[in-house]
Amino acid sequence: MAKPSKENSPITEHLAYLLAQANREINRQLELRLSKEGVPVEQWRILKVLSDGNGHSMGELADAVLLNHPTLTKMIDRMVSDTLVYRVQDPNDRRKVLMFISDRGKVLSKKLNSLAVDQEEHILESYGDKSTSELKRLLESLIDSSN
Amino acid sequence: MAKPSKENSPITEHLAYLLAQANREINRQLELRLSKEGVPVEQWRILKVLSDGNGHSMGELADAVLLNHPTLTKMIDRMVSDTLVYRVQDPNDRRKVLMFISDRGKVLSKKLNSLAVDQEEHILESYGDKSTSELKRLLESLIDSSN
DNA sequence: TTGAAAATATTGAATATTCAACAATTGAAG
DNA sequence: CTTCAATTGTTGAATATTCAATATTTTCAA
Repeated sequence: MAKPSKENSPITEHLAYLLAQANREINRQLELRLSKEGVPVEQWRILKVLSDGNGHSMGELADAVLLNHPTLTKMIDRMVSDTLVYRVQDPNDRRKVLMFISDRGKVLSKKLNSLAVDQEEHILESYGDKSTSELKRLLESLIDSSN
Repeated sequence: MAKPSKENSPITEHLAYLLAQANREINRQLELRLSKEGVPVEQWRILKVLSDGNGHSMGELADAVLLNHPTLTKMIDRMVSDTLVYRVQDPNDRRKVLMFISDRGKVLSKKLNSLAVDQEEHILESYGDKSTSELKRLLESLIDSSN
């Protein structure tokens, strides 16, 4: 009897593929909601991180919002033009730039958050409370174990 | 006592964010392995799907490998240049193009699969057998419930 | 049977991302 | 101190992706 070889297993059984597929779908749904305000998902993330009111350096932000540095720089350029955020040179380390959220940014951030919460609630309904929290727990632990 | 509002919850608690983060990390690891053969993750997916030896239309492929049509067309153009795959007009529906894997593609696909299996095994080690299969189960069910 | 609508794939222009090089500042070793 | 390496952020060119428009074929209703 031939033992089932992982090499022949369909792509749909690979964790990497399942993650990509789930991420694509959930992201698509979130995108759809945020498009009501004409804002890409990454900008929601940026505003959300900055809405603690503190200054965050570009490097810190890039890590937090899952973008690499040049991409973030250019996205921030756009957001500065839209007066959603602003740059301040870090007085303690003048290599760094500290990003802050503006008042306009705060207003937008609130709207985006409620759209995002809408989605989470929609997931909770169709997918279930228990599965959702279990999935979150497992994802956190996967991320931890990868560092 | 103020009830904790989801709007103020950190971004790291959102399912959409956790999925994006996990996907990014796992994908990065896979990319690293596949780069040994100089092949992007999407091409591995394409070769894997085509390695059943059947012809697959572009639309079918695009769905399976999570790319939209124009992006797939251009990636396939490159793979045709590299003689990894080839196009055949579908005789039953001449709007369609059927993609097939070449012999060279099959050889490469084997190498890529073992690199991908390496990664899965590495995940199993650091993350655990049980967590992995449970996570896969939950992801599949999330994907199902989103359609 | 004909003609309009739908399905399929590709193209080219517009947009976005990435890579490598750069500039500025800080840290740290001698 | 001084100098050299490391850190931080940005830029420009190269690459990749996306959107809208197109061409071709099929479907289906009249």
